[in-house]
Amino acid sequence: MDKSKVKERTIVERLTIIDIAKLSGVGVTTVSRAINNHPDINEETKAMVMRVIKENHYVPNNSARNLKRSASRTIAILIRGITNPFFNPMINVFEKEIQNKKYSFILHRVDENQNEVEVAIELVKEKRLRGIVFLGGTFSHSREKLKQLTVPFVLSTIGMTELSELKEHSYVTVDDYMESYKMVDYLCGLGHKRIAIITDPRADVNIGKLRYEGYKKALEDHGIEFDEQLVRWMKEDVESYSMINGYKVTKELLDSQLEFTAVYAIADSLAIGACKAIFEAGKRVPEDYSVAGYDGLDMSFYYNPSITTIKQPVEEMAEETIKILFDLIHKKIKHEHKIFPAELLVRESTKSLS
Amino acid sequence: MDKSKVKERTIVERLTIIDIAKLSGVGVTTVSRAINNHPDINEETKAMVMRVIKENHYVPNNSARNLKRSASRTIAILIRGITNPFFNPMINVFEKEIQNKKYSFILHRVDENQNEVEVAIELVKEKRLRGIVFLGGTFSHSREKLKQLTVPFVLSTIGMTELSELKEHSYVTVDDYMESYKMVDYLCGLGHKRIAIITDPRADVNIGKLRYEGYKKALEDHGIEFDEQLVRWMKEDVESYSMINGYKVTKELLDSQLEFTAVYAIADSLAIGACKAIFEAGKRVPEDYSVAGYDGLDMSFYYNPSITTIKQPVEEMAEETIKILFDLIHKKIKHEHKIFPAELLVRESTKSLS
DNA sequence: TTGTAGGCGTTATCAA
DNA sequence: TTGATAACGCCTACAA
Repeated sequence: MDKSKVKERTIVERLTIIDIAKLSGVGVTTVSRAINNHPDINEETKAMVMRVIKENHYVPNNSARNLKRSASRTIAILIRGITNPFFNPMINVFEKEIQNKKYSFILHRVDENQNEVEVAIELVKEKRLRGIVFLGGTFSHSREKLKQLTVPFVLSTIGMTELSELKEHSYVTVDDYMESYKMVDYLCGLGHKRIAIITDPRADVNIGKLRYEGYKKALEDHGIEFDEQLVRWMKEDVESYSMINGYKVTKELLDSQLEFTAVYAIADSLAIGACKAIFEAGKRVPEDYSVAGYDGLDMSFYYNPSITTIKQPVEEMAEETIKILFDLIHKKIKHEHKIFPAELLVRESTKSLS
Repeated sequence: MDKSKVKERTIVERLTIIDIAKLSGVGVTTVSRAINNHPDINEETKAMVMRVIKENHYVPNNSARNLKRSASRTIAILIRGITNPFFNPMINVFEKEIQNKKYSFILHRVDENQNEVEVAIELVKEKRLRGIVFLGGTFSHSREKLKQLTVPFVLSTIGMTELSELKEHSYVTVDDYMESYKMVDYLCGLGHKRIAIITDPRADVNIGKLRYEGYKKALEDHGIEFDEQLVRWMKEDVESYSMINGYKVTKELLDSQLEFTAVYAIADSLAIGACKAIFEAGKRVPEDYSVAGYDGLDMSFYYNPSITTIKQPVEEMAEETIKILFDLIHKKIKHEHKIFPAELLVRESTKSLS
């Protein structure tokens, strides 16, 4: 037995299962059994091995494990824009639900210049994933790639424009077009005729586009003339969907001296920024301007005035996402589409003009 | 050449480097060279191999790569409570700074019942990390384990109580005791004598404890008697540091009919919840109650009224964290401690009693 | 109940 | 410039 070898490796902190086997005078299989709670191992041997492991601070190498394993019990949640508070309650639900199934999960950030599907494919190989949830994001150029994904996945809270293209996949979302229509319809019903919108300039980001289309349709149905000048695009050089973006855009809108009585922001964060700009101009919400948001973030409730918004049932959507994913994993279904109704929450930030 | 074997594997999407080698009629080494941009490979061969890779949608297995590689160029950021908005601006800085150094980074969530240091040790082995940033968190029971970490790391925005124990490690933080003192001192200066505090009940969470101690000291220095009844603990059955927690606690405080003129919440999110509770009780901020927060979240600026708070210089702290980390990696330093000054931002939510 | 040996998919060494 | 082959650290038939 090459004890000196063991000693040396201990020092550089690169213990392997072989070292532990030698140190405890058993074979590697036995060590492996101890680590992985295999049934056919003597309890005493196991205890002894575990003690040696503890004493020497041995930590198994996950890369080696993943390489060898054919399938793990882990799910990946891919999120682009992981700092978006909209996802926070969903993440909590995912955690709970996935633990319930005795699976573990990893939260994986996808940054702006990555393709979420490519990231997913890589992750599947690396971690032997059993399932994937794509949170948010756009799939405009990924349909081809989606086919290469060999594990079940669910697209959660994605834009509906893609849906026709994604028939053969599973998704959970709301009807952004209709819900947005609902909000603008409500504002029109309050007597507002000059309704500014703050929306997303990126044409490929379908959620923004859908909400924008809903706005236009509602105006049309109320016989209100569409005014291009009242369409305000988020600034591309500022973080999108941020409060500061809504703030800056609204400041410009106010400075423009354009006449309007309401601002509809396609996200609560933007709406809050809009309120701030209005306050700074010495005006009030809703007395001088009504402000409406979208998403139903916690913040929209706590804000003063509380923000009229479209509340997406995020918790239920997250639960359904996991339910579908596991149904896919267990081959109970081929795919499933779920479109949740959202709720118009009328709060303090909007008022009737009459 | 076992072409049928290759074909079969293609179908099940489990191509390996060997398959690609066979498909392109070269050796695995050559394929590896192509993938990893090695210099000593014929450009044409490389192009050809890459084409085969593209055509067959081959994706290298990261577990195998990590297993074989001795060191990568990646940094891990470990965050407990990844949904905490306080970290958001820091994450953006980390991303930028790490990319500048031509490193990549992974954001790793640590959940409540995990030990961040154990997670780190595992990750180092799995990913051959070059460095680690611990964001937030508590290190009360991990000092022993910290010694087993074989790569450089920086503790960022941690509580100072641990600092004496962490002399031999690097950290970046603010002096929570002093900054908290500053805020309460300011409130006292405004004439407030009955100042309620909303703080953290978990004694081991040192940040809460430090801010609480600063509160007590400031009262004492102003000759104000400490009143246990004005100390309000976050509810343990509600998400900590959440708006709803501040809301519920403040509601109870108001219901208690205790007399007080100011609420100092040890986090902005709690302060916002407190404001909401006050509004719902038909009272105003700051006319009826002054409210102060801590952290300097974006939200504290956008809220109405804007919240008086202690602003931590999060961006600079994040930059410094990375700077120190790379200095450690390049062995320029042994360790470094940096305590940043925070700033008392006097805004609309607090008023003088005189 | 325990141990030996082969293979998971790469990269690195060395020789050609 | 290329290719065969030995690790990397673990798990798991299969044998004992």
